[in-house]
Amino acid sequence: MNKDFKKDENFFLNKHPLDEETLFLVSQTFKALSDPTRIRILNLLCIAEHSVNELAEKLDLGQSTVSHQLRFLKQLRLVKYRRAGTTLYYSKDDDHIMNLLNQAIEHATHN
Amino acid sequence: MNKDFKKDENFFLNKHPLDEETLFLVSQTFKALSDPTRIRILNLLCIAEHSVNELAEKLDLGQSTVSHQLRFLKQLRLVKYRRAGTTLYYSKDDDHIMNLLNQAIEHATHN
DNA sequence: TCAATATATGAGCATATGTTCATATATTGA
DNA sequence: TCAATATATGAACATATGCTCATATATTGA
Repeated sequence: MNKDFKKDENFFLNKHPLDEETLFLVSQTFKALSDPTRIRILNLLCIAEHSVNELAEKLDLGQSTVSHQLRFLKQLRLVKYRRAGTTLYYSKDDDHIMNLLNQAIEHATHN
Repeated sequence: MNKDFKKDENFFLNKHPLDEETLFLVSQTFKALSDPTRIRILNLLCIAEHSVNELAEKLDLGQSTVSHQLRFLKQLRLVKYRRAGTTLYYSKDDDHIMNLLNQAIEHATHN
């Protein structure tokens, strides 16, 4: 299996046309990655876990804004959290999607 | 370089924090992939070039709807077209992003 | 040149989205 | 138990989005 084939491996494996459920999940996943605020949050969580306030401060966003977006990301299982007292530390929970994000960032910076 | 490092290669290469321009381009690119209609269009263009009417018929969409979405995808250089008479044949124009889409589809079908 | 065909475009509309504000909830230490 | 701290939540708002309709534009063959 040469490199070019490997690169398009998923194309050959994927179904055509896409069923409703897959379509919805894929669109939701990309929707999560389509907002600058969420991208910035995920980009930080890519480095290390952060509390809600840490994210809000580092990104200069309201606490409520961050919390709302984290709920969105959590519901898609892109992030998770652990509790330490009253503080919730959020971290990434889907390496594959994080990898997609990083690929897109890399692609964007070189085009 | 082992496989695990290779997988997160982009993470280490990408800048933190992201600059405004990169952020915008990445979000726009994912926005393109975040709508079911556009995903279905790209999924067909992944197989072969199609005219606007062919896409509209295959996907049971209005001609105007398809045309509007193709303009969106064209402006991001995700698709291109060639003219043959009055017919415009659209095809994919960014293999990297197409690959991201196929990865996400593959990911969605196995989770 | 003109009708036929294919596509593009702009306005209008309903719905979705992201932020903010105010407030609710939860945990901890005193 | 209570105040302090951290986070979650819901409503309201402005803006963005996607589709439809009507119409404009472009190309071709007669």
